[in-house]
Amino acid sequence: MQNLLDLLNPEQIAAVTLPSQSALILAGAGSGKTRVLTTRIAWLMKTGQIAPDGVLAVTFTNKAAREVVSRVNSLIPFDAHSMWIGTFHGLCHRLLRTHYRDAALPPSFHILDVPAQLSLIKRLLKRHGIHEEHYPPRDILHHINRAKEKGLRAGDEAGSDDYSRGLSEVYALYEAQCQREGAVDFAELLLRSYELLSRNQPLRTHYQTRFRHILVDEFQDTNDLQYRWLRLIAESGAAIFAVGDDDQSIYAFRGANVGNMFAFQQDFRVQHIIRLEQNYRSHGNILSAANELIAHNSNRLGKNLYTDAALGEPVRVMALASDWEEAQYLVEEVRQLARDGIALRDMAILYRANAQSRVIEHAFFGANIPYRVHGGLRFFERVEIRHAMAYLQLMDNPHNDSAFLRVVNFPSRGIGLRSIEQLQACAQQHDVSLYAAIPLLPGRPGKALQAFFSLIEEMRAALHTLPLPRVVEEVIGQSALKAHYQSEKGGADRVENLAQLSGAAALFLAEENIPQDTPALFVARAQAESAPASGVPGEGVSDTYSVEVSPLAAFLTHASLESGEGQAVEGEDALQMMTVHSAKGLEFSVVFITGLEEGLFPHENSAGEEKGLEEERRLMYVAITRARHRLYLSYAQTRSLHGSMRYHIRSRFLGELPASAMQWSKKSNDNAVAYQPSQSASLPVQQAAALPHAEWRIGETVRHPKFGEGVIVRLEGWGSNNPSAHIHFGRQGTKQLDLTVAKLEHAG
DNA sequence: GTTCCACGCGTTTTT
DNA sequence: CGCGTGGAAC
Repeated sequence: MQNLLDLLNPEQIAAVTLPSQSALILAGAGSGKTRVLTTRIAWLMKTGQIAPDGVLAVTFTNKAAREVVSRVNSLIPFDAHSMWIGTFHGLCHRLLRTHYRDAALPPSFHILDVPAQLSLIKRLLKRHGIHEEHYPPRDILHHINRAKEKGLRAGDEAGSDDYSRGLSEVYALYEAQCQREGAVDFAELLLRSYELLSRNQPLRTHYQTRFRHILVDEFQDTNDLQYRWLRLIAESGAAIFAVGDDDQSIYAFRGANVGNMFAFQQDFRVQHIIRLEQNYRSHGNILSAANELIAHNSNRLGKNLYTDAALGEPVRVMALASDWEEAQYLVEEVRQLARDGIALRDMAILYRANAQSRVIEHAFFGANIPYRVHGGLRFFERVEIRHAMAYLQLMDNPHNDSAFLRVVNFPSRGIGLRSIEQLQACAQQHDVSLYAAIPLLPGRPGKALQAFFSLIEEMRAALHTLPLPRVVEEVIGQSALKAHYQSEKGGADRVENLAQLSGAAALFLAEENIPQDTPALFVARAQAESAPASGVPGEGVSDTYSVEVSPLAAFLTHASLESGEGQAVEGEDALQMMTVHSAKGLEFSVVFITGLEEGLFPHENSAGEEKGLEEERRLMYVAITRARHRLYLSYAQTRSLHGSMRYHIRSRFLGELPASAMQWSKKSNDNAVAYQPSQSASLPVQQAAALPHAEWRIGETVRHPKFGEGVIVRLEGWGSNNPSAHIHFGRQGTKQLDLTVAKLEHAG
């Protein structure tokens, strides 16, 4: 027990060992927030206050959830499946799968992502003769999502004017269609499970009794519905351990409500507020820049970071003539840093908007410096993957109209608009899915349509015998997707991605501990009828998950809930480029914050009102606190944006930083003297040897002389720094192999 | 039924 | 400037 707390400071220990009451932990940037959260869970278990299945821990991203699982596991080994650790959406999904009947959902319900939502809305508008100019699909989508986040169903949310009545009508149509198709969108996952628990008393009591401790990460990012969901589960006296930082609230634009932190203190009569203010990440000058900036915000819960670290270097501010010169400047600095031995992956270039990355990428591409842009198109968002996934969705449930429409004529097989309109009319008339309507068509279905029907039928027949990765291969082959992209001019990448999809499926099976040769439609019923936990009220409630879910269905869910950022090519040592938003939660030795200009950062759309400006300032605060040792701030006088040239003055945020911590320079046009990149001798050097094993890919199948074939689940270490691979060898389990020693071959 | 060009639009984003 | 959508021509 003692050793659990050994590495913590007094405030952290106080937080970890709080009594079983609701508490608010105000955790500043770099103050060891995740460590406190995970140690709290381990401490609760170690002191016998709770069993693993009594813990509910909620995060916002899958990455954060995995981090919590693995860190708790390293503190105190437990059965990862017994504990409910996940994202709000993931946990709600689990709830709905387990109790789909009570939630009035079909067993095969599927998740609707944003593009699918939009296409559904467009279809409805067309069918009901509503013009998109009057009701833009994006606005409708926004309306529906916001309504659901407020807990409102169609009709409850109608305003008094014609327009909002119209919105409400479309909302009603949308709800009905989703119910018919068995489609559940992201907000619906939350709302549905909220309603399920609030209406079903035995179920509610069951979970309220089960979860005595609820831990919430990034509490400042919760929206109203998530907060109500938490309140409902904690209603009968569970303790909520809320960890958050109001100064890092940067998602108000998508419904996050920092006000929940204030509401939480009152609603739960919070007696313990603990501030974690010691920062373990940044040098002193960087930290005082952050502190002084954020002090310009009113409406804070109040917090001031301090550090034991030295002042370090001053924060460098650079003025440049144009965005192009800014990019050149970045290249020169990065080059120098790399020469001095700083690993590229330990440097990040941050910007406010994605559009800014173009010039910068161009410069680094020209300079031949490897870089990685985060937050671009993720694996499961690529068109070719979306098409393949639509076929897989039809394999699982051919009555999924959205999936059907996506691929019925892709690759083109001669099924045009006319045939589809006929089919839609027929389906509506008989009140069945498009797929089911094919045999019902008046006269006989066209040859092309009939062929498509047979294609789907045949492929579905194979599901009972073929394992998932093989099904994926069959689908992209037989649907002619692969052939289509092979014959397309720039299609090589797409073919490659399609090939990787079966690797992703294999990887998924490995991670879920499903044997690689399990048929895609095999349903594990072994645990389905297990008895409810003993002595728990809410009798007859079984909360065992994995009920009636096949590998295929599970994979589809995985793809919708997790967009696949992790699958990107890691491994190579590359400079990191991303928006400030996506940098949240990360840290780098060297950080460049670029485009510090009025109109860009703070952004012109937000600078108008105080609330918007304060969020921009928090965004800047997040950006600054990403840096460990060196921070660069830069701005340009001219910038080409949307094709035309714009003139900017420097950001007001630069004026809000402490002069004593800064070092200003400028590189003007009339200065012919070659610019001298800064010396970086004072920075801690981390060896940046090239990774000799970039040839290995996560998800790839490999062969090992002793263990046979396996799937790479994880790659670790760079260059000389113990590069290793975690490989899942079916029944022999997962092994961690040293890549410099292991004799591996590419397989499959 | 398919392909191609013109038009419009352009914070931030996870699930 | 560069993308995605949608209408119009092959």
